[in-house]
Amino acid sequence: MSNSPKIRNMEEFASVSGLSRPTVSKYFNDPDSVRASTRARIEQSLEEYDYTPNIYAMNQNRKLTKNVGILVPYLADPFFAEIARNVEQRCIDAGFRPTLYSSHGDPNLEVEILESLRSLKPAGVLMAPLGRSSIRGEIEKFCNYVPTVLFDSNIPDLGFAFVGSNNTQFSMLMAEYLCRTGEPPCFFEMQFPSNPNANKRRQGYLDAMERLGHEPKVIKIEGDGWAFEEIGRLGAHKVFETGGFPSSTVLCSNDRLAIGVLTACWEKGVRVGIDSNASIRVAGQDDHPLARYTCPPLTTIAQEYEAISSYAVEVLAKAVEGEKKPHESKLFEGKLIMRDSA
Amino acid sequence: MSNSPKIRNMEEFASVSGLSRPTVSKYFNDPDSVRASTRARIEQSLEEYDYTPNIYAMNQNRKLTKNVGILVPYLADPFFAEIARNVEQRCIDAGFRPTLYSSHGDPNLEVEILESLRSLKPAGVLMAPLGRSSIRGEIEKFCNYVPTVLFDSNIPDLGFAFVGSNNTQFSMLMAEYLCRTGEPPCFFEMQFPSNPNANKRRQGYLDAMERLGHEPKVIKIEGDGWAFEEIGRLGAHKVFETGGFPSSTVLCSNDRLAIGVLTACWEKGVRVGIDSNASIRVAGQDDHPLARYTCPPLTTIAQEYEAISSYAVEVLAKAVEGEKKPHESKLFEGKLIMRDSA
DNA sequence: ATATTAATTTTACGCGCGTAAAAAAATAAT
DNA sequence: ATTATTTTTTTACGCGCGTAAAATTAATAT
Repeated sequence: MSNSPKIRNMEEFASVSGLSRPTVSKYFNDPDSVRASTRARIEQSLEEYDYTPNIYAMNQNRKLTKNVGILVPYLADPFFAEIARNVEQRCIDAGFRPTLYSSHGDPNLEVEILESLRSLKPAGVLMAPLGRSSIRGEIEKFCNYVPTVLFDSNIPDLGFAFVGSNNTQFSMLMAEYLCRTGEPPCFFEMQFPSNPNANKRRQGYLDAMERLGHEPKVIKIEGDGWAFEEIGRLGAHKVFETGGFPSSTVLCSNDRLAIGVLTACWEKGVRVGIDSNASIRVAGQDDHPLARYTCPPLTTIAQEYEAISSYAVEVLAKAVEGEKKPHESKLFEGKLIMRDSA
Repeated sequence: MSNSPKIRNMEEFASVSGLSRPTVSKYFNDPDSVRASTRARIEQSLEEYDYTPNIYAMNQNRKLTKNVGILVPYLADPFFAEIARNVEQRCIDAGFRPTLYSSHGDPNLEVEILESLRSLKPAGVLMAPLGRSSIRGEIEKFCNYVPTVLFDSNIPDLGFAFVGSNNTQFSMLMAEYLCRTGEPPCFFEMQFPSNPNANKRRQGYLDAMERLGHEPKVIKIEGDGWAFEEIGRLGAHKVFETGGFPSSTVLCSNDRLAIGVLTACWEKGVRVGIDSNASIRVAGQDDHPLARYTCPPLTTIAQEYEAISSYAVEVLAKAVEGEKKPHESKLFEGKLIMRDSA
């Protein structure tokens, strides 16, 4: 960082530090692998001279790089952006070098990214798969080469482990709350949800309703892709046109659908909320970053962002170190966030 | 892609293709640099055998890599996620290898990312700086080493070029529309906006008001950071507590602030919109992906996402090729999106 | 002080490719 | 057919580092 002559390579840097290159090399691979006094000397030189090892030369012969790929299905969804940020930070803290990718909702792109990822020789990959549309065979092939931890959305038995939310519990928790505080909810979801979590959520709803002795009512709406708000909005309009919701309480499969439902309600002049002059209650699931700011603010189930990302990275680190163990599925419970929409 | 024996390196691949390694190397650097018949032969082999050049070995000795860094200030903001997606795709189309980074609103992280980016020897960088809090000196230093195109938010005279929106025009357009259709607006913004575009927008408002002969009223609210919705919400509440808005029309500096204002209005029981029983109109700027789904849907100014990203990448390609020209500032006009909030 | 152990240096090789220069071959122009 | 031109091959070197083995030195234990 100074005005000293520029260091060209590790040889030179080792020389000005009064050490040999292999020792310096060892330091850069793992600072703790050299004697404390040596380490101090290197780090002092590092302050004095401006040198960074050439990462291309480093990774060329390394058995294992420190690269980690983070792949999410749709980065323009603030939920994934937020969890990606979390995961990214923890990777850095764990000494990895994360790179962020998004499949943009396209299964082919998902596979393409994995392929280009392979050429980066990553130590591991954290992947939230697209879900239903994911090309399982290709992902499986990838998992055979690179330690991969799935998160958010599970593909059964794939990868080293899965870390996500207990989506069944999400819906059960919310359904119970809604039953306790008003009319039992109907369940609002996409007919062919792109994400397998949706199935768990439906099941949680069905279980809760049965246990509480209410008749479950599931509304399945059309729509494809990741424009959930629009799908929810159009779906709700269709429901309004065909007799309305079967209950004055609507539990949506996720927050983004719920946001669309709120918009439809507004457009239809239907008041949403828990106060006296509202005629319908709407709840979501995920605690989307903007759920707090809808009108009315959306009652929802909060994911344990931090616990999930921290555990996912923890497990990945183990996978990278070559630990062998049976496929693990770790699920975190959600928390009820009560707001004014339900 | 077949069951042929695995190719270990370019030497082997050249051999099975019946060519010499330097020729194959040339192909990978630029497929058009070899004879058409040779190219066909290589591409046929590529289908037959499974070979990808080792990118670390490639980039080690290359004067210029094909890597491009894309840096945005805050990826959890869907606006930036969306524009990043656009830019990313166009980089790929242009033959680059983009990598996405987010400063997460932290000026120090912004600089750190640039530093770690340098070790990737990128051909170029597309950067939307944090704005006011950006550490100009460090960014300037970076721009001296790597061809950098700024977008969205300008830092005067920095980098090869700037590509963004004509923010003055944004506010002028909206102010004119609002004046034409109802009470002249007041302007709602953060006291110390993190983004210099905010200043342009204020100026556009002031200009428009002056030209139309109305007295401008600017409301500056407290708040720091990137949680614009919350800042807008709290700011609006404060306004309500201290006598209310000076006009029944509120032009917000951006959509996320506007979303917060809408929430505050809801919480206060103030009806927003253009219909008869609404008492206040609220408008934003940016056409945030969720602006369509607020209640009421937000009237706003749409950025030319695609034009901006396509032009930015175009200019970057020129910069990479070493074209020299004076610092250019290209601004795109916004389009008025009329919805129900104003 | 001696033996033991751990850390470091020396020496040496290889990774997979870029790239430059000269020679050879293929193509195009005359 | 001859010449000029372009493309390809040959040959050869180097990039910056990882890494392995043996020799040396330093730290720790006895």
